[in-house]
Amino acid sequence: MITITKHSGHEHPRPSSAKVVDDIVAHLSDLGYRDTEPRRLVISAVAAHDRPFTAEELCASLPCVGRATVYRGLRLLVETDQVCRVLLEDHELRYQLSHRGHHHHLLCGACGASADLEGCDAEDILREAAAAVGFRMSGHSLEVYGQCGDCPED
Amino acid sequence: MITITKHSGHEHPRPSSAKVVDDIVAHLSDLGYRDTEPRRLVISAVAAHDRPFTAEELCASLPCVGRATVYRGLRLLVETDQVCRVLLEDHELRYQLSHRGHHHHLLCGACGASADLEGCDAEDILREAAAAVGFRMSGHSLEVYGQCGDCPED
DNA sequence: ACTTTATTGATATGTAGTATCATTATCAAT
DNA sequence: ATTGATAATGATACTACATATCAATAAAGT
Repeated sequence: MITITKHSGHEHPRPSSAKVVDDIVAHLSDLGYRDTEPRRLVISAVAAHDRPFTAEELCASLPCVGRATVYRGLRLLVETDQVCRVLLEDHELRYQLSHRGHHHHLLCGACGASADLEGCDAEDILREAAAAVGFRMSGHSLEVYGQCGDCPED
Repeated sequence: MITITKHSGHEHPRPSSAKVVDDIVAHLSDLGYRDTEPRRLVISAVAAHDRPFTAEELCASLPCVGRATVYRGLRLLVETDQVCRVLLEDHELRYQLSHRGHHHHLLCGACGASADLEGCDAEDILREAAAAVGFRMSGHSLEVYGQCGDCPED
């Protein structure tokens, strides 16, 4: 079964941003990373975005935090799986707060919203097909492009 | 049915590079693009690579052609579907002579070889799942990572 | 409070690709 | 074959995006 979860828009209340920030800071703390003000600001700004954003947009939303720090914070969040990368059809790289586990994105080219596609059947199908020619699959990347239901057709 | 075609390595004889170049030049000519020496050199260099290459590698292999011309030629080939983009696991962007039609890549992280995965069932499965939430899918991107059969395990 | 060291931020540097523009080459029309 | 409109080239400047450097600062355990 393939289930789809919407994360953008405000149909469903999202957990308070403060809670999200605290959770991530706690997780980073467990990994030995310090709890700093600039880092909290970065995480807070990441959580404030409700759809995929670029690194530059993140910098712009954090005029009080140094560019290098924003980039470092973002990278740390990606490395610790708190934020996932989203590759648009035109190859623009964007980021989004990760909603845990293996999943893919349904990306709307009209409004920029993203919905998660969980429970990926493709994994097994692909692994089998690959194994048939002796290819040992370790992972895959998949992005789905189109238009979401909220955007007018054409 | 999912079929897999190997394109790298030399198990199967490839069409002569000259033929490939002529075919592509002819195709570009049909589209109104001129037949020039630098452009032929670029196409020839592209055809000479038997596995995904970077734009910089292509430049390096063409010391007699200007950087801008190499990049322009590569872009033209991508736009006309003669060359496809290959996205590595670490997000490095590479290119490869396209073997026509919709397909995906099995990318070996050890030797860098690429095999094509044709006949993509995922397309239909994904379109259905997307349509179920009102998402009108227009396309998707998929790359498969792992190790090919020619590379020693671990 | 002290000490270690991760973190910060201003800046320099690097990297990948594009824009500019004067010159050259292509190709269709004569 | 010559011509002429214009596509293409290439040297260079430039842009965008991201990382490296490093002295100053701040976090967290003792």
